[in-house]
Amino acid sequence: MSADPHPIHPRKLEIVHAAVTNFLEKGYHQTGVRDIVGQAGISLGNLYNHFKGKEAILVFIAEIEGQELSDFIDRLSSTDDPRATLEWFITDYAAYVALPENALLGVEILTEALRNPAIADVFGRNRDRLIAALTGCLTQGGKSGVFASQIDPRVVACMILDTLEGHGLRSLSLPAHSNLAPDDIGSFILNGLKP
Amino acid sequence: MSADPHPIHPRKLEIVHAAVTNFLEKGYHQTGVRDIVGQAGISLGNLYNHFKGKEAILVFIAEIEGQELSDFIDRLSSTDDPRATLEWFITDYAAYVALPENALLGVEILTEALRNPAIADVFGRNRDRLIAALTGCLTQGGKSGVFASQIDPRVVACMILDTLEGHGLRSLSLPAHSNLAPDDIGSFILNGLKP
DNA sequence: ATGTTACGAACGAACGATCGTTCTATGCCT
DNA sequence: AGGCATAGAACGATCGTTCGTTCGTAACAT
Repeated sequence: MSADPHPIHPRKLEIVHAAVTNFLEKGYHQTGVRDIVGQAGISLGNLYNHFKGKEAILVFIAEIEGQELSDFIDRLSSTDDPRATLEWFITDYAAYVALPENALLGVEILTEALRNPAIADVFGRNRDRLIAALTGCLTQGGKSGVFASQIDPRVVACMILDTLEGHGLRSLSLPAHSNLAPDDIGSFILNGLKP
Repeated sequence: MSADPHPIHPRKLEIVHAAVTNFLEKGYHQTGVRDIVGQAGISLGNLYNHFKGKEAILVFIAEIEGQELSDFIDRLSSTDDPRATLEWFITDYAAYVALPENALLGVEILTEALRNPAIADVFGRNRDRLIAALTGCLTQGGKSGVFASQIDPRVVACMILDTLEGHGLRSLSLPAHSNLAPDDIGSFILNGLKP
């Protein structure tokens, strides 16, 4: 994964950047390809030299988002202190999904994934990886008695993600309330996991 | 609120029903007014005799959704047993938001509210009412010592809604996992609220 | 009863704008 | 010459909305 046989054309990244900017501002379906090429400073036809079509741009973005999850997944997977790792994850992942850019892009990809198989494929794969990693951390903590083990770890993992991502989503509508609960979320969840 | 001075024209409801059907299937922006009038079995021009435009239809739907929340809000507001009321709310509201139609329509309205002031207005008002009612129930339970009172009730209320609504949203992508946790959610939250 | 006026409901053609995509021509580098 | 990257005109389709018109019926005057 280190030596990429097909280095990405710089123009392709410019297109992606312009697309992201527009998707954040107007949403995916409200953004026209002319908006993207205008922002990227390239011609209409040239876009199709780098992407098969509009949808392919969003797929590409979703794949990049998946790569960003790898940092979280890696640290969740290799831990010898589940409790500390979980605390770290809740804090950092909550901050990650509360960034407006991430929250907006995330919901944009999620809603598109509901009806677009190509997007659903990438989106589902990324989410499964994260759930699996978090479930592993919880299982490990359950076995060693750090967490309550009466509830299915996978269900707990889903609920934790729901809470964190839901908070990020809500902070978009009510920005004033996003700062109020930096680690209240963490203490609430950890309290619920007490043995 | 009982005697409506302007009874709703039956045709208007047919349009709304057709619109909902299409919005659920394709999404708001992917649905054309021709799709709606086609499904409703009326002409293109006639739609504009009942609605100012496409956006007005979604606003109308959002208002209906708000009315459906009133049942929850009423029961949350008038309770003498916060613990039992909260249990009921978690169970029933989780079931409500997990219905695909509600979850899909909800996310459709939410995402539109992010950029459309008219929708954001209705959506925000509804959400505020629900948060306020749930916060009231939690506050009442905190004062009487039923719930832990070290965390701001409003923050807890937001987190509960995030979790429940997030679960409903996730069940759209992973329908298999929606049945697994009928009251795991409740026990998880209630455990987190133990004094 | 009969003619007339008024009005909302319904229709579908038409409008201008924009959509995503394709096509052809041009410049540039090797 | 050959092969890309680029540009922008052009295409057919669809978008939300507006338009002038017709139809049916209720209200009123005679």
